[in-house]
Amino acid sequence: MKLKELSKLLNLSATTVSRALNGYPEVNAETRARVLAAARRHGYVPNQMAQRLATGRAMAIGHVVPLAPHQIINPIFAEFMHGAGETYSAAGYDMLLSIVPEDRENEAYATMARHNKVDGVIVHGPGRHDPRVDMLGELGLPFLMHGRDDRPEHGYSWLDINNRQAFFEATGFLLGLGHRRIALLNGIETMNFAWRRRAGYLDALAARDVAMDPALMRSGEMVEPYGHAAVREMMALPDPPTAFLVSAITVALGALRAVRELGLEPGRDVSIVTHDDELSFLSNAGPRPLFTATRSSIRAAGRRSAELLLALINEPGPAHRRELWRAELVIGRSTGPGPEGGGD
Amino acid sequence: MKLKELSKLLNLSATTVSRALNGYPEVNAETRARVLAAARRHGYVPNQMAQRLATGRAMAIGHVVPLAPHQIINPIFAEFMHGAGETYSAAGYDMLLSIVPEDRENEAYATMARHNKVDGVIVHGPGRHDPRVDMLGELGLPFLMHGRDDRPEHGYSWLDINNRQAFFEATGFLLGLGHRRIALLNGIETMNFAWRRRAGYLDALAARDVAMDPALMRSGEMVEPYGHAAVREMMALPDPPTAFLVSAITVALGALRAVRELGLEPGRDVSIVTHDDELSFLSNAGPRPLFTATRSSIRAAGRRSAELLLALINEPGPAHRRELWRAELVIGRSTGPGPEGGGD
DNA sequence: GGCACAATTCAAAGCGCTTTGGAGGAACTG
DNA sequence: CAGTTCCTCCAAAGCGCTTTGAATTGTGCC
Repeated sequence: MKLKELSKLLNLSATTVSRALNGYPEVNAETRARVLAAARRHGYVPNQMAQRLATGRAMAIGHVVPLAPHQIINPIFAEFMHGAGETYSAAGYDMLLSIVPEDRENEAYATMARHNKVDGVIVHGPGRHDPRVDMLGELGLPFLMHGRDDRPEHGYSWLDINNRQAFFEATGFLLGLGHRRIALLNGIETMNFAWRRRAGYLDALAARDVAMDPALMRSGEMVEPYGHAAVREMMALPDPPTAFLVSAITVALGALRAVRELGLEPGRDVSIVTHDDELSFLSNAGPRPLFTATRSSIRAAGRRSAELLLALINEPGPAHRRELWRAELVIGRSTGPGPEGGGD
Repeated sequence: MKLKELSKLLNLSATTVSRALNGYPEVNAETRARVLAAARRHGYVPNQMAQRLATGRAMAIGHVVPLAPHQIINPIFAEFMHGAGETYSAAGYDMLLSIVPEDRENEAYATMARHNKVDGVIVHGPGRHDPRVDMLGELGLPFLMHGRDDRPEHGYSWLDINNRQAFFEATGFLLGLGHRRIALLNGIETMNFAWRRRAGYLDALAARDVAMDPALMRSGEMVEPYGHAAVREMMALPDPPTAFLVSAITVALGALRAVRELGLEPGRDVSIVTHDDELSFLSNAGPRPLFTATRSSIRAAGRRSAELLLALINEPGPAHRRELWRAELVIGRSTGPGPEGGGD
């Protein structure tokens, strides 16, 4: 069943049927009702290829996932995609996923742009100074960055959380509890978010004149064994940390495991604060959750990022959309007073 | 730059240019060279939307990922996608990913089919008797199943490994080493692959008249904590197992961690055999790998599955393509003689 | 009654490419 | 040399939809 057949059936022109279906105002209400009813009854579904050719819009959003040979699609990313996917389906957009070797990332964006495969892309995991900003600008491909690079004013759209401030507060919270030896188990610090978190951590230490110790600072891919190994090694130091500030709940679980293995009680002998992306399979909810955490839902971020991008594409308005989310500090059972007394 | 402009530039018809570009034989070699050169020089790239409308082919393959609220996109799936993605890019196909709530899965396939969004789909995680086989048949959407259900002769295409035989052999190997209390840490047994593995395990026990013990059999999502918990609990049984047969290397790592925590030496005090999907970030390679394993690369399976599906779509030939891969039993350091002596 | 104007509807022209059905020669055949 | 055949190339007709520009009808106003 195609538009032409349907219009013949209704004794209407294809124009009118098309307009009725697409909600244009210049169609008599009664006529529209007839058209809609007939379309439903005969199971008419517009051919998307034809629509796309005629309108010039791809009705799809691209995501490029560059993967080094040993790299994995990590669950945090997957959770973001889950959220974005919800928005897309609701808006009738498709999600085009391009999984490519690291060195083909630019090519992937170029292909999407040149072939008009997508109306826009979401850019993941920005670095300190991300070259994709300029590249996508040149390609003329609308994009929204999840996170931002060091030039957030450089004229692009992004959604990010206040990583620096969140880790500043989290560190301050631990200092307030009397901790002085606070370890940082960070994400990979070439990534902007991790770098900002580190900056927040260092700022907080500096604000209280607590010396930073490189032996207590790590950067790595956010997987469970990383947390486990880091804690075991740091606890074996001559002057071990009394608190850990951790970048992801997966890592925190590894840390917790190590703490328990050492016969220590989390929240009493050692404190842990983690960032909590609210991964749906690792709930840290409830009135007194397992972990004290800086919390912000990554799935919600995915949903909202997709919305912002679609708005950017479809709605006239500001050239760039920016949204800074505030991660909330939630007090859980994994923190307690440190050696310096404290208690503010 | 569009086809028409290019053809005007060359003083040729659009027909000829199109044919030259698409490799049709009825074009003079010299003319073709001219066309190709001009296309490159002027940066001509065909509009995919127009191509798709004209040919009726979507040049895209769909993957539907149904997710329960708490479910994750697991790394094994991600690795498969990685492989499939390679094939698609090489063949000029796009990957359309539809992430939907569990109860919307059918709808997602229907939408893809009705709108001609894709030329085919890959079906993941078949159950025992998978309803998608019939549904996709009715939709007329070509598909390839990664795995198979209980009716592999039911007239569809699939790629699978010999799960049952592999676990039969692995169990036999442990029995041969003298183990009698062999635990099974399986995947979710509503899934076909897990059910087959269980069947292989039970067959092997029965073949040697070893009683099966439900207390030693688990089914669960294949994550690291599952292996850890299961081992700790089973080792606390009055008559604990001396060997573990495990469904994934992520789970095996959890198991190994638990074994070590208990002060036991893997391969001496307790044996572990795992299935190894060759996840790129958890290498179990080398002449004497960490784990004794039934090994088959899931990324290669992704690559090949995509190839088979593309062949199914594009090449005339058998109506259904089936490929059964043999997982190889690799002896590593995690297994050793059991209490009954043994040593075959 | 006649004119301006709004409300509906339509025919036709794209969107940019593929493909069908020939056409015009050159080369070959008897 | 006429009749075939092959090699190249082309004009035009789609693919199924949207959108422009215009026609038709109905309504309000003086």
